[in-house]
Amino acid sequence: MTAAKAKYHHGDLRTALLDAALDVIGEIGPQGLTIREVARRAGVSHAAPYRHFTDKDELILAVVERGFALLQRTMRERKDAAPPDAMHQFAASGMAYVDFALNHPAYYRVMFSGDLLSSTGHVSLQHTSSEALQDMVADITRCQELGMVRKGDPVPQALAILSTIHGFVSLVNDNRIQHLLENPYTLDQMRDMVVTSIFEGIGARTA
Amino acid sequence: MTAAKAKYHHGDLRTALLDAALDVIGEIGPQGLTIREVARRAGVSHAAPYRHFTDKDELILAVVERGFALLQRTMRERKDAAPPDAMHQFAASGMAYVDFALNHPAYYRVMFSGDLLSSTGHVSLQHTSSEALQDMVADITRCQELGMVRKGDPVPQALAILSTIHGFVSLVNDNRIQHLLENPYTLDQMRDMVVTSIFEGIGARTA
DNA sequence: TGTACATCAGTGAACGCGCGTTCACTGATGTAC
DNA sequence: TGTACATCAGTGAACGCGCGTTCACTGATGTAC
Repeated sequence: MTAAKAKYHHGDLRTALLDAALDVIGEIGPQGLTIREVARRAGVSHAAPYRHFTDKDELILAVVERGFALLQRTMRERKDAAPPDAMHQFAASGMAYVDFALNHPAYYRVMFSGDLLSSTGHVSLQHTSSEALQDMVADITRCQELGMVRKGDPVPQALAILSTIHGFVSLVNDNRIQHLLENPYTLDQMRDMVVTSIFEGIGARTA
Repeated sequence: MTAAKAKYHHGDLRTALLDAALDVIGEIGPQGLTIREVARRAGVSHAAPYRHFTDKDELILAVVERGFALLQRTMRERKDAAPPDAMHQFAASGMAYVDFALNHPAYYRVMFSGDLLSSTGHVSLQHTSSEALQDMVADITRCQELGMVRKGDPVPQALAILSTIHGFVSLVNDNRIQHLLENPYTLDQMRDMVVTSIFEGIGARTA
């Protein structure tokens, strides 16, 4: 991360710019993420960022990389804190992912919105996402061996989980839940119910 | 829809502009949706759209309204074509929703991206979304009475379904499925598997 | 320790661009007689 | 049916704006002696 670049004029403008970028996304949304606005928030001239990033895309990519690093760290910590059996490990991953998305909506949006970068489909991002899914498939397979998860190809199962989780956090982060109906549930309750439904389904057992 | 405004100079520029707007979103994405680009595609000067829409937001809202009308029509048709029992009616709705999103990704993006309009949260849109969810809750309740769906508050169940469906189509439409892993399934197969998992869950029955 | 110099992070003016929107216009169509 | 006129959809030049990026600069810090 070229950490020790600090203590020149500003201190650590690179980090300050990445923080400012997150602020912008959180407050005005991804379409407001401009070099000039980020520089404004960091209290420097709009040309200053070019000392740390060659162009706008590189700044955004740096934010995304930081986000994936944080996600990875969060998931590892939560897995380490959970009981070591496969089922708890898997559940911990899922919950960690959801909580990351809900606690860091700005990161989540940059990481998964896709509309931010000028060139479509940066290689580094595909690599990271692919890795996460590999882990999930491995976790599912282990749970299958223990009889906790239905037998069968784990790929479509991973896809279903990913769909539900991604859909839920997208709806919440885009504010489409609160306004829709008079909702007596807290966010944590909704999260738990949605995650539970992935495993149990909504169909009656007699069906 | 002020339909008979046609046959002046252009014919029906209003409709042509709405079509062009969809093309733009489909090809360059929502951030490329500009008055000037839309006019360019429709083959008119960039001032011409102002004869039909007071500003950019009104054009976008017109696209969104058209999208919701198409969605509503699609769902009604598919429900009419399905067997009249509650379970088939409900399944038809869900499939119709997914298919609409997959067949009209551009519409789906404008309707649910949210970042397009300058002012956040237009009233008309909240109304339409809320209505759709009301329908879903009513369908679930009917299925519960028939013993096809697990007992309990239908609202979190609707939320789980909506999350899964929205997540799946978002992942597909943002091209996050194809690149992730070597995928032997067709889109229809994935759709069926994901929708099935909503009802059956991925947990083993012994759990 | 003190001084001269090199380095380079941050500045501010400037560029070209595409945008949304306005406005006086022009020219095809609809209508009154 | 033919002509004069009103209407108004579409034009093209113009505006002000914020953007990304460049470039010669300036001034604080690190280093060599």
